Amino acid sequence: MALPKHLQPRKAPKQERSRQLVEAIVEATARVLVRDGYDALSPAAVAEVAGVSVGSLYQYFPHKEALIVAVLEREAEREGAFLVERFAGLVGASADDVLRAAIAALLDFRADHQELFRALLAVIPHVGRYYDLRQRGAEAAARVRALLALHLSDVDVDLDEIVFVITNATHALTHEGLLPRPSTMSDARLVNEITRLVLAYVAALRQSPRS
Amino acid sequence: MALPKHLQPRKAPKQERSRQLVEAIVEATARVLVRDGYDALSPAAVAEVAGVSVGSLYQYFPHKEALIVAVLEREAEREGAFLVERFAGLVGASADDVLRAAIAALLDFRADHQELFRALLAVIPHVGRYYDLRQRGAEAAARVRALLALHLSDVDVDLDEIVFVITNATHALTHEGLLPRPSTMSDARLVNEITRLVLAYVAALRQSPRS
Amino acid sequence: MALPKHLQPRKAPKQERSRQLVEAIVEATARVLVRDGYDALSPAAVAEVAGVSVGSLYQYFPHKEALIVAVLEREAEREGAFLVERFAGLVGASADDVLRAAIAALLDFRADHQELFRALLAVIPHVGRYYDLRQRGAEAAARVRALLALHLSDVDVDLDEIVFVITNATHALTHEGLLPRPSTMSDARLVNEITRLVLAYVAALRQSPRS
Amino acid sequence: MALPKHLQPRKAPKQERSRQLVEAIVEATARVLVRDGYDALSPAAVAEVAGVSVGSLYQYFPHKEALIVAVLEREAEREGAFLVERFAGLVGASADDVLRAAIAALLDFRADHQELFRALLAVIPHVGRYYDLRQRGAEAAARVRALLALHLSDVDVDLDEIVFVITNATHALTHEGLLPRPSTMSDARLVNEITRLVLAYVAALRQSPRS
DNA sequence: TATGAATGAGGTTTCATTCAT
DNA sequence: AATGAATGAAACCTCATTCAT
Repeated sequence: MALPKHLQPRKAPKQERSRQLVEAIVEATARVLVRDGYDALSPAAVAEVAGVSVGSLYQYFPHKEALIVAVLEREAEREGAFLVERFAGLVGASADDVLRAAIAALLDFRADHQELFRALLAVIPHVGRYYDLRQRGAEAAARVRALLALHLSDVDVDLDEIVFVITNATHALTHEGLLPRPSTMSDARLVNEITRLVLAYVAALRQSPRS
Repeated sequence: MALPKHLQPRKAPKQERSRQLVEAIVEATARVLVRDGYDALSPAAVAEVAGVSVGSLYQYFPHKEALIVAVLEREAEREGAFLVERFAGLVGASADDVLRAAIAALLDFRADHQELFRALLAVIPHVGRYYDLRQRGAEAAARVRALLALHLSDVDVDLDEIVFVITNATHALTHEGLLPRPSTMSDARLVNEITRLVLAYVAALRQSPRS
Repeated sequence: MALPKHLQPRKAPKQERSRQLVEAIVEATARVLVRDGYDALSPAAVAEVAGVSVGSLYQYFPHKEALIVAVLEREAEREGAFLVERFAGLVGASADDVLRAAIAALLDFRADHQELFRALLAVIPHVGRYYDLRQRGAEAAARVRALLALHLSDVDVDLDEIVFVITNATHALTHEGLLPRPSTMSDARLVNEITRLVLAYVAALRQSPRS
Repeated sequence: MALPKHLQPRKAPKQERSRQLVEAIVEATARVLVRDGYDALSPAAVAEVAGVSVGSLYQYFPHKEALIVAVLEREAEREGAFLVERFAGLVGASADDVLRAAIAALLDFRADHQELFRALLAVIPHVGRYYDLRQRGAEAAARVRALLALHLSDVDVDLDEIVFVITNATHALTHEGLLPRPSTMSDARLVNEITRLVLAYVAALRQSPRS
């Protein structure tokens, strides 16, 4: 899963000191991204927030985009770790419970990372050359697919298509793409609704699978 | 010192001329956006494609962002007009048919405007200050809400919440936000699946409305 | 004799105003070159001295080197014009007189342009990619060769070699490459000595041409 | 002949190890100069080629220019040593032979050091502040003057002026300043021609010394 | 002492916007 | 009104030099 060459930090941060430096820069990038947005994000601004010199920044990140990719990667890792931890206790639970838990977990993570999450979504078009979101999506989809396979083995459907429907719908509802959440809808209710949506869809598939 | 009437400058043509100018600029902006992307879009490039001088451009658009807002607006209008036309023949149709028709219409419109649509999605974060996407979303939501009201008056639910779920899910599935459409899924099937998703959800609401 | 594309002013200065602008920039470049030397010559510095904005400068000169090439070219033109004027009255003069006049003219020109001349010599290695000094040298040599041909047609020698010797020697003595002129040596004497050197050499060639 | 204080190596390399270090750095500088030219010469590049850390380099050379000055100095020393050796056997030779030998020696040395010699000529303007080329020229001139004094004691001329003429002319012809050597002119011929030039000039001086 | 990470001034260049013609 | 030349703030990035380890 190595990055393309031009994206790798120019040097690997070998010493503890450098590791902290890189960490500080990534953190600063995230902050600036949230605070000012992509257009206003400049290496200089990041360096200043990180309390580091531009030169140091350039020693590890060859350009703006590399900074952002680093944040994207860190965020993906964190999300992954978070979800893994949340799923730890679910072995043997029912399909409904797993689904509900998964959606709740996603929402919880995003609640904590809301602003950065928004900023990163907006930023993705700009780093298309350097970061393959499709790739990441495909990985996530593969995991969803594996889960579904356990519970829909009896239905005559194309799993990929179901994954497509469920994943996109869920994603949109957890990050509130177009329309903001009505104020009456609490997190708990949102989990309910998304679960209801997905379960209803799956149930419908069982009833008349050939579309 | 009034001139004889036949010598006075004619005002009507002047306005007509300006209208064409503006139209040419908006069109050029759209083209450049698709061709070069937002970052490379410069007033100069737009002016050149429009066959107009920068000065003229600035006479009608106070800044870069205004160009893009104009494109967004034109696109929204066109989408609206397109949908209205499509709905013209549907008076009295069943709920299912209306829904199916709406989704098909959305897909058709987006198929014709794919590239620009993509470009515009990427551009939205940059014009946040000038273009209130939320506002547009709210307008669309209002229309969906009106439609739903006709068919769900018997159910004890918060319409806004349903609109939120349905609109976001549908939007995500028609523009393929995170995960690209599997190659096996034709437009027709996609319409089917989205319809199925929404209908199943609504049916589920009827069965156990209290979430 | 067109310049390679990347050296040409980005736009030809079509209007009087622009012509003055370009002229001012070239003049400023010369001044800065003399004042600060090549390393310290920056587009910003030139623009300031020219009383012009960096942007304007870049509209006509794509980079540092283009500035310098422009100065080199202007200087070459001026030297050419100066020499042509000086030679105007010499039709029919003796070989000695022509030689003496040529050397005197060179010295006179260089006396007036001493500092810039020095600065330009130092700068040449840096614009090698953009300005072919050899080419210029070859042109000068061709002219010298034509002159010599008139007066040495009787001697069995390779003209190119003589041109090489005379031109390089004269050049070195007029611009005082390695060793500065002794204070006792006036311009008049220098003309004498160079003439003596060249004439003696030519005379020696006549006596024993086979080298 | 001590260098100005700011140019002296910060420490005299007292130990053998340091001496080798300094030597390695100077050698590396020469190599990089030839390979990349002055503009691309960076302390870092030199240090790498020398197999040494930047820090160590700065321990002996206070700045970039000092590196180059060191190379210039080493080259001057080598040229001196080379010439001295060549002259060893010439005691008692005729003036003509000495002259011819001197010119041949110069050419031989430069042939072996061609690339570095070119690079150094181009570099001189940049180290003007730190390296007094005039000074070096004066030293060389003094030696030439001493030689001439032996053979022109009978002529009523200003020796300095003759030295000026001969030295500059010879220098230009051995390093081919303006005009490149015609391909037909071999080293042997070049020696001949320069000798001829100088001898003819001296002879002419004898005939009509008052210029 | 040797190392090479860190610094940051300063260079080059672009491009949104203004304004003289 | 139309033009496009002029402006200049601000971006990116390098590299000579220092200094903590």
